Amino acid sequence: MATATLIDTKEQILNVAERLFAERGFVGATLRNVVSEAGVNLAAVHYHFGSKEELFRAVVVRIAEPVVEQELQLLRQLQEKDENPSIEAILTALLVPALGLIVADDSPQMMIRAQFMGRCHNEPEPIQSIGQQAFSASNQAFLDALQRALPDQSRSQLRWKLDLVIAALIRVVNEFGKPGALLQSNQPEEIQQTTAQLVNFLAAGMRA
Amino acid sequence: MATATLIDTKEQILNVAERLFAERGFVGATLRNVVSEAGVNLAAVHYHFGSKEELFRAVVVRIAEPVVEQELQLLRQLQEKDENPSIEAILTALLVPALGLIVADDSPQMMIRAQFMGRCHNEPEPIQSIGQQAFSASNQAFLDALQRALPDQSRSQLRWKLDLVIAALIRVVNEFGKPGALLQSNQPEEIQQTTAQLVNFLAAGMRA
DNA sequence: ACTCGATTCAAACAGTCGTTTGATACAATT
DNA sequence: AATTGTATCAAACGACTGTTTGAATCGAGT
Repeated sequence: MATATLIDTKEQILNVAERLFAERGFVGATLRNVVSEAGVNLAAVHYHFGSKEELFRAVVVRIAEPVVEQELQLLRQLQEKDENPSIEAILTALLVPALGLIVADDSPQMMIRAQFMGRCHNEPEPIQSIGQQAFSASNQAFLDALQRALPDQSRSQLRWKLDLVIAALIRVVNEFGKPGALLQSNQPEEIQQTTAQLVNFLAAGMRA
Repeated sequence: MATATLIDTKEQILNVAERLFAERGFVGATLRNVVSEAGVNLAAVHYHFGSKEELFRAVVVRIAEPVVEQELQLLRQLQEKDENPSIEAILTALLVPALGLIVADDSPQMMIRAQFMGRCHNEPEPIQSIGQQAFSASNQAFLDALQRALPDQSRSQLRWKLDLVIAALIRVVNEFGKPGALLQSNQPEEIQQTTAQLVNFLAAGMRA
């Protein structure tokens, strides 16, 4: 077959599946769409991943791993520098890695990853659980950090507030590029400005 | 057929479709699921509605109409009583009709309607547009009201803030009943308390 | 009784779905 | 050169999709 598999089949499937799941959801994206755009055979999906659901799971962990790692690293750096970091600093550490996906690379692949995360949040079960458990470590750490910064608020209160923070983040990412949206372009300075506005909005709510 | 069509076929289809679209999304809910649970014939859907997409549209307008009407009415009452209503009052008028769907009736049908609205918000195009345009009148009126209450903020800034308010509302409604969620039961007093907390959180963000 | 429009019905249409199969090609090992 | 395990391929599996058809049934008006 000479120079046929120029790039790895498995990775190519992941790349296309990521985008189609992001655009059309789990049921809306078909395996035939994936393999067609990926230029691979239909059976390759089951050979490399076993099933459609396990392909989805593989996409989730590939996206979540570096984001969660970066979130936790930023939070750790924050807590080393300052015993009691501000709410704004904590929220910034939470939002920057996800919003950074959009600007990290000039390829549109990064924006797609962010949109994919957003879709996970609203898929019916059991798809939603797959996405949530990939970010559970991050959620726990940031909940602890917010608890230390806001000791007067109850745990359950902080939990739903953090949930709304993430919901807002996902909404911003999902509306990226649409007219009237908060985030219009992937220029680094606009992303930084948007992050600041969003943190400002959410920090006020956290304190309220 | 004696007492066959005890209740109207068209309405029965709408009731079941509303729930299944809410649970599984547009592509996830099949017409055969709908007619099976509704106890009607498959062809009845196309006879009464024409197509699956037009059935979806019919569900949207049936839900949106009374909610938008109530939202606008509350806003009008507010502005008659006070020339410059507070942000908390405006947000309450926006949230109460949607959250009220949950408690309005003891039947679970009302909660389903709220979840359906949430799904619309995250469906791929062109489904999402169908839902959004049903609420466009309400969005416009509340954007104007917020502009008068916060004249120092730009129109575009208020627009994405209002979008985040609605995203938060939808998140709360969609997570209804799940462990750890903000809204656990449909007791009237808990709904009122939740509304107050949510308004508090969001009003702080609007001012920031 | 008869007709007529509205409604319901079982059955089938042409596609698409996720998944499986068995043959085929390939590189590395024996 | 023969063997082995990995990977790709076209083709088919049964089940399900939205939609259409034409006959059967209904209640109301003549």
